[in-house]
Parts: sequence; C-alpha cells; structure tokens
Amino acid sequence: MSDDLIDNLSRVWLFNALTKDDLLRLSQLARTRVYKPKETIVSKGEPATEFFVLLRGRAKVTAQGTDGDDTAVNMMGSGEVFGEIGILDGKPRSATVTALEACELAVVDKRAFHGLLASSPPVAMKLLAVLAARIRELTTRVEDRTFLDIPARLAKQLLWLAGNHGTECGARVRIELKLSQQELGDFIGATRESVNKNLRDWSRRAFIKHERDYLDILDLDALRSIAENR
Amino acid sequence: MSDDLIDNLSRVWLFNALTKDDLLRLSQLARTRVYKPKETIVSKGEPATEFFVLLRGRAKVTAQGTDGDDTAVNMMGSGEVFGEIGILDGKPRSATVTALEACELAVVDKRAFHGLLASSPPVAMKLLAVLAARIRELTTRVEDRTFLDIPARLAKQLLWLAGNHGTECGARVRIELKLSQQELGDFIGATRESVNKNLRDWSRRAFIKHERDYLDILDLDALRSIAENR
DNA sequence: GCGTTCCTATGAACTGTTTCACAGATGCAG
DNA sequence: CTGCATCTGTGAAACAGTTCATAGGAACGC
Repeated sequence: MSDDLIDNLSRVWLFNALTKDDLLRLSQLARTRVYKPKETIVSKGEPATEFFVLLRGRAKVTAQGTDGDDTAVNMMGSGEVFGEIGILDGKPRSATVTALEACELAVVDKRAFHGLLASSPPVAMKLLAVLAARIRELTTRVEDRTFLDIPARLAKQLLWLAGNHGTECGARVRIELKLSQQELGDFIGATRESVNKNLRDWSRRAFIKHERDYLDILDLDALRSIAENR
Repeated sequence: MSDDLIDNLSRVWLFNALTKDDLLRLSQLARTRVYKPKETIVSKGEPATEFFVLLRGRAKVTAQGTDGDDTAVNMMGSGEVFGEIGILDGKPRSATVTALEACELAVVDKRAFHGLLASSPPVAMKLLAVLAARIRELTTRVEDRTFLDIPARLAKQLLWLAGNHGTECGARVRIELKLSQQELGDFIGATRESVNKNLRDWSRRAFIKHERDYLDILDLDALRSIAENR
C-alpha cells in the first residue's frame, strides 16, 4: 500500500531526484485521495492549504467567469502536479481543478511541502522548471487567442490532445474524448456551437472521425495546416 | 560605481534576503548595460544566456505574431526581473522584451545565476514566488480576454497602469503614457482604432483627459464600473 | 524650413463569432 | 420502460470588432 505510493511518487518527474529515504519520508507525509468524474478538487478563491500530485486519471484546470462560463487553461494527466501557486505565495487558489475521470491523488500539506522544498534543493530546482513550463504554456495560450481564429485554435487543441492524451492506431490517432463540445469550447474560448460546426465540417471532409467517446484524427496534415491559419 | 550597483541590487525584492557578502559577490558577477527607448533587449526565439534585473526605466514584454502584430503580456518597472524562463529550462526565449524608456539593466550570466540559485536557497524560494505571480498575471490575462469586451479590458488596463505606473495629483491619477494607442491595443488584444474610439468617447464624457504624453483619469469609479462589464 | 515618418482621428463596409431558437439523440434514474 | 437531463446538430439574425480608406497633426532628421 505505502510501497505502492512510493513507487508512484518516484515516477513523478518533480520527485525523481529524491533518494529512497526522502521518498519514504515524503510518502509518509502524503495522503492519497480519490475523486469521481466531475468532482471539484480545488476551487478558485478558496485558501490554499495543500499541494497535489495526480497519480491516476485526468483533470482540467479552469477559471470561471461571472455566470456559468468557464475558460479551461490546462488539462493534466498522471504524473503532473498542481496547487503549487497558492502554496508558494500564500494567496487563494488561482484556478479551479476538476476531475475528468476517476482520479487518484497524493495530497501533501502546505507545511510538509515547504519543508520538502527547503530540505531538497533539487526539488526546488525542478519546481522552478515546472513553473517555467506553465508560463510558456500560458504565454502561447494568450498568443493563440489573439492571433488565431477559431478553426485554428480548435485544430491546435485537437493536435495537442492527440499528442498528449492520444493513442496511435496505425495512421490515425485516437483521442479518448472526456470532453463535451462545450468543454472543448472552454479550452479554446469558443461557443459550443462553433466547435460543433467545425467538427461537423471536418468530419464531412474526412479529416476526423467523430464518435461518441472518442475522436480519430484521420488527416494530421490537414489539421496542422488549419492550425497554422493557412 | 560598484557600490552603487550593490545598493541598487539590494533594493530588488528577489535579492533582499542576501547578506552583504553575497550581494558583493553578485555585483561582481553582474554587468550593467544601458538601452535606449524602443531598443530590443531580448528577442523571442533566440537562445537564453542571460538573466536581467531592471534597475531604471520601463520595458514591455511582447510576443509577436506572423506579420507586424504584437501582443503585450506585461509591463515592467525598476526592481523587476526578467529572462528567468529561458535560463531555467534551457529553451529559447519565450517572449520579446523592449525598452519603453531609457533603461539601465544589471545582466547576470546564466551560469552565475544558476550558481546563485544553488548557493542561496532564499533566492530560489523568492524566485518561485516571482514565477507564481507571473502565472497569476497570465491566468487573469487569459480570463480577461475571454470574459471581458474591449471597453472593459481597456479600462482595466488603464486602472492597472494608474496603480502601477501612475502618480496621484489630488483626485486625478496621471499616467505618463509611454505607449502609443497601437501599443495600448497590443496590451489588451485590440486594434489601434478600437482603442482610439473608446479613449475619445471617455474624453468626451470626462472620465479621462487625454493629452500627448500623459493621460489623467478623472473618474476612477466610472472606469472601474466599465472594467467590470456593467 | 521642408519633406518624411509616425501617430491620432473617424466613418463605412465587412466578417467571424455569438446568440437565439428549436429539434433530435443519448443516456441515466427510478 | 418511461421520463428527465444532458449533449449534439443546425440555421437565421444580431453584433462586436476589424479592415479599409482617408485626413490632419506632431515630431524628427538634415
């Protein structure tokens, strides 16, 4: 049980410079927790007391607007970490994280996490790299929203999903779609209807095959060229 | 001369936990460099070899689109640092930084910076907080671009400028405008024309007074309520 | 001083995207 | 199996913001 946790944690990039001893210590400080699909893990605005490691399942990071509107800023898979921001600056959570599938998380309390950072410079160093990657991610998100139109953004998002959460079946790439068209729209800043129209259009032109729970990309190049606004 | 540099560096938040000795060492590793208005300090895409501290003047952070289009993602004043991202992950520069006024910078070479991080945990800790702040900044930028219309974004930007780079003259707040309407537009993701139209409109309604080199906010509350999309 | 270049100003036409309104499909709860 | 909720599909109308065209003012080099 706890062995299992050590094993899981050791496979997380942030921690893979830790010694066996350190890992053991960390695993004793961490608890695991399980979330059902659509359950909220952290909510924007609430005080930040814990740091999370996603061990199994996928989750999305969103920021809510006034009414029911959402913008998604990221989608995470196992091995990824979140919740650092609020822990690092002591301010309320900067975004909401929601489970897309059944998720298993390792949860580390704020003080334990600070202790870990202070006692293990390599972890602090790696965390700096994680944050740098987030900043790059967000920067290109801002760029995309200002320079690319909706078809381009959607194509780019599909390609990203294919690359990061897809499985190849020969020439085609299959994406296990845990997202509704609404949620897909939230990722790229578009309405459900716009997403639908484009997806439909690409289905007709055989760029993609779009079934209930998955989406196959048939023509990667076509999508790539749409993503580049050409 | 070098005393001066130590003095300047000690006032930079990132470094203010350093001992006198450490500061001396850092100041010996750093060179200072001066840039003229509109000069490019770093360019997106080029290899990252240096880390910068803005000692005097203001600079803007932008990402270029295909042709002449820009999006600005930040505006920095003295005491702020930049260039960490590329240094931390070894990838090319994630954005372009351009001087808005005459700027004086302290420049630290990549290896010296890594040395500093490794030898001084407090600096690494503070840098984590700096990155956390950047992530919050960028997240709200994404939110604003998706939930707010152009008048709201422009009002919000003016209020931000007023708060961070403005000077109060009684009831009004004066912003020394180093930005053209084009550049202001780049900050909020709008065209020059849209910026002009709104500024004009607000001048007529006496919310602002808009002269060549400065812009006075006469009615903070009016702008605040526009910024909230009401 | 005079041309050149950059910035502001403004309105008309155009366009991508949203909004609205509705219909059909699918899946879950009891 | 039936009802209810949630998701997909689609077209017409409305709209926010861009593009284009054009003009005048300010600043700068020489």
